[in-house]
Amino acid sequence: MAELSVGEVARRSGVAVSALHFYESKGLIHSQRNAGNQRRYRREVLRRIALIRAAQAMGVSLAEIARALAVLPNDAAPSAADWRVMSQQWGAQLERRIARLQQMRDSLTGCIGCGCLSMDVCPLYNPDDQLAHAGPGPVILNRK
Amino acid sequence: MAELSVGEVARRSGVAVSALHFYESKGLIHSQRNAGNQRRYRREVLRRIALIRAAQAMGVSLAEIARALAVLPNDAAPSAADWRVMSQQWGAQLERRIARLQQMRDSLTGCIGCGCLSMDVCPLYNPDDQLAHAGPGPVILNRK
DNA sequence: CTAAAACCTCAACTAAACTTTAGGTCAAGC
DNA sequence: GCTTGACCTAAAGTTTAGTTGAGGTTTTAG
Repeated sequence: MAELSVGEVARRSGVAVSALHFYESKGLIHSQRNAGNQRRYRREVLRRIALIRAAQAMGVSLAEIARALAVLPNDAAPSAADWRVMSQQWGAQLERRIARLQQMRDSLTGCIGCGCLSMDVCPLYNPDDQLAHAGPGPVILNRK
Repeated sequence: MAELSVGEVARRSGVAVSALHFYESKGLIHSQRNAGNQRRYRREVLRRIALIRAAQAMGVSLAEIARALAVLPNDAAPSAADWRVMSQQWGAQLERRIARLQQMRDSLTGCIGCGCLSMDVCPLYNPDDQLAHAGPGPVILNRK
């Protein structure tokens, strides 16, 4: 069969049928309908779904993914150039997230080392109370 | 003043009053009441809040934080030993999260390098469709 | 031809972590 | 003494990423 039913796409992509409906409602994927009003997907949709899941796993929200995919023709698999743009942008985000967590981990290990006997100076343990006035300083906490 | 009002705690901790109410409702922090039924906090609550935000920033859910804090006396600042236990546990979680993201980043950079001209073999780009049957294989996608 | 499996839509529900609103009380400044 | 700002509670709303359920249609297998 040239076109895939929703159940088939679900099976092959590992994404629930309800999630596929949901993605469609958000404009992330598209489908045609057959005579009986059932969804029929082009094979390319699997790539698109793969990309969606990959981006999600990197921490990109569906809204952002939708924005990025909006420029592509319906369900066309992104070209190498498209993908390069997306992956570079999202990769940079990824890097920042990783860096933030690593910073966090470093402070944390320092904290385990110090045994937190000196809670007044521990960077992980001291948010704004003593440090708010101290300029940049320990930057770890209370940041969205 | 020996005790802090909710507004004061909000100002010093950078956490909204509504969030403090919310944390209290979840048992994460505690307060006494004054004659007029207003919350009065001990200074230690600031430490507790700092810890909550630190843990959250590490990706720990409030429910988990609540579980960890439940063993401590109300609003006592955690002892060094308590903190050691928590930070070790959460640190391990952090490590795993970082590792997962790094793996992701590595696949992604590989993908940028390859220009995704060969989408059939790209590990980031290929989820279950061609690879589901292939045992462990590229493990990157579709994992909670 | 019929029964089961798959599909359809729409609305409501879930979870986390809060915020907002409404209606009312309390405290502080002038 | 009164107004304004801070505070109270309880309920409802918000966002993200879906899932679940009800009621009905279509497709497929025997």
